[in-house]
Amino acid sequence: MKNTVTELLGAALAALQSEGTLPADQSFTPQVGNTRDKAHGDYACNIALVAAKAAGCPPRKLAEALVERLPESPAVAKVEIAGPGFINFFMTAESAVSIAGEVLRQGAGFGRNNDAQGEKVQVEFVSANPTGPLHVGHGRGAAIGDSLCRLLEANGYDVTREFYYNDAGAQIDNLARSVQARAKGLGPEDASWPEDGYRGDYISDVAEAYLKGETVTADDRGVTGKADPDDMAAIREFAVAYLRREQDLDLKAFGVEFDVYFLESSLYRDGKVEATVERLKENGYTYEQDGAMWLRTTEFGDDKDRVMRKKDGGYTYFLPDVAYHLDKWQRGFTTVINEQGADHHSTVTRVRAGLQALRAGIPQGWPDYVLHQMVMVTRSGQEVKISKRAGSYVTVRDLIDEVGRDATRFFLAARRVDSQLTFDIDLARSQTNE
RNA sequence: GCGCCCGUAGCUCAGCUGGAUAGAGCAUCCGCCUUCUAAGCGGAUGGUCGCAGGUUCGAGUCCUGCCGGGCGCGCCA
Repeated sequence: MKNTVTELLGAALAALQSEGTLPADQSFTPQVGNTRDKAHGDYACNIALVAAKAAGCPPRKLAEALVERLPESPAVAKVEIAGPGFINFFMTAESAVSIAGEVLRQGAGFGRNNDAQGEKVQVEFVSANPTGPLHVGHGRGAAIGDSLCRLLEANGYDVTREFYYNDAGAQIDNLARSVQARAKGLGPEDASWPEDGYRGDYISDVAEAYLKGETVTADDRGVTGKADPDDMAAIREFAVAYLRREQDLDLKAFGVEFDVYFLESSLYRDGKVEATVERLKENGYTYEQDGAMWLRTTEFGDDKDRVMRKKDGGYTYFLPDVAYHLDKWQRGFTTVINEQGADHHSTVTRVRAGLQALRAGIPQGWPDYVLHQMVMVTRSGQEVKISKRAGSYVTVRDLIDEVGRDATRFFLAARRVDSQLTFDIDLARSQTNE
């Protein structure tokens, strides 16, 4: 019905433009809003106030001219001009009734449309490192990201859900060292425990499975533990596969499935990291200093230049990130939305700067980001850090087990992404009982 | 210190991208039942929109400066 009103106004505006009352070189898009007070009709439009300056006449006068030129419609019962120049629309009862029939006819399909006509969109979300179980923050990302995808699909977009696994950086070495330490019978309290090692109990589970020679299947391939606590490469491969499997199971239990699991390691394997470095060098945005290679991200709005290759020859996380996003672009996604926690907000400027430095024809603000603020969990009014396995944080699995999948998804997606969110377990439980 | 996000009713939060008298749920108060979910229904109370300026016909919404809270400022991701 709102669209009907918008169309009618559009026709009236076009008429005024052709008459010369309104300048033809400007475009006027009427905004039709719901009224709060039914005395103001069903819908109201403020276009006369907005366009009054361009028309060079008082808002009320412009409103009158517009109303005179509104085409007849069976849906509209009455049109009034009110206040400073609002145009109020009173709809006929028949038009409301016809909507009800439409809702019944279309059922769950009501509101779905093909406006986007199958335009490709990629949404990357969760993208947790395979170094531990998914926690509440990832849960919020999963709930928001999947909801966003469903909305896009309902509007006719061809959506690709993608998960990026950082399975190649320094954190993974840290994970492998932690599992190795557990495999050798060490604990976090031992003197030789790796510095910054992962302390959670799940590390012991991984080590145990590795020593037993278990086979874990993640994505499409299986990895069998070699049971040799000195083979770091084998431990590393096994640990990553193990945690990826755990995360996949958690996501399935949460009702979220991805179309593409993209591995950071594949960027190295396929030479895309090297190719990105070469291109940045050719374009003249790199320099050597203190034994490291830097990228002039300050050329693109960053507050300082960033190291892209460390003294030890390894790349910082952001370089493969740039290579990854170039790959997304080359896959033909002109719209990409990255859903992440707000604690990663500093990467936004950096990644965009790196992409600009490639000179690959990528638009400046690409890709889009949706950043959600942090999540806290409370029970009985107290902040809680329950966790059966991880020791220090609340996992997605904990929440699903305790309050149920749908309630968890609802609570994690119910708040605006810009606001911090408090997940009240008591509240979630009480509503679940209904 | 710098950057990003938040601050709306006692509590948890909406506020349609600048519109008319700022809304909802819960809590509180009043009134309904008197055998099935009172775990229900109806109504009422409740606001200097963090503070102070500014922009304009009009500001919870935009700009500036403070105050308070969160996050980030690694050759970690």
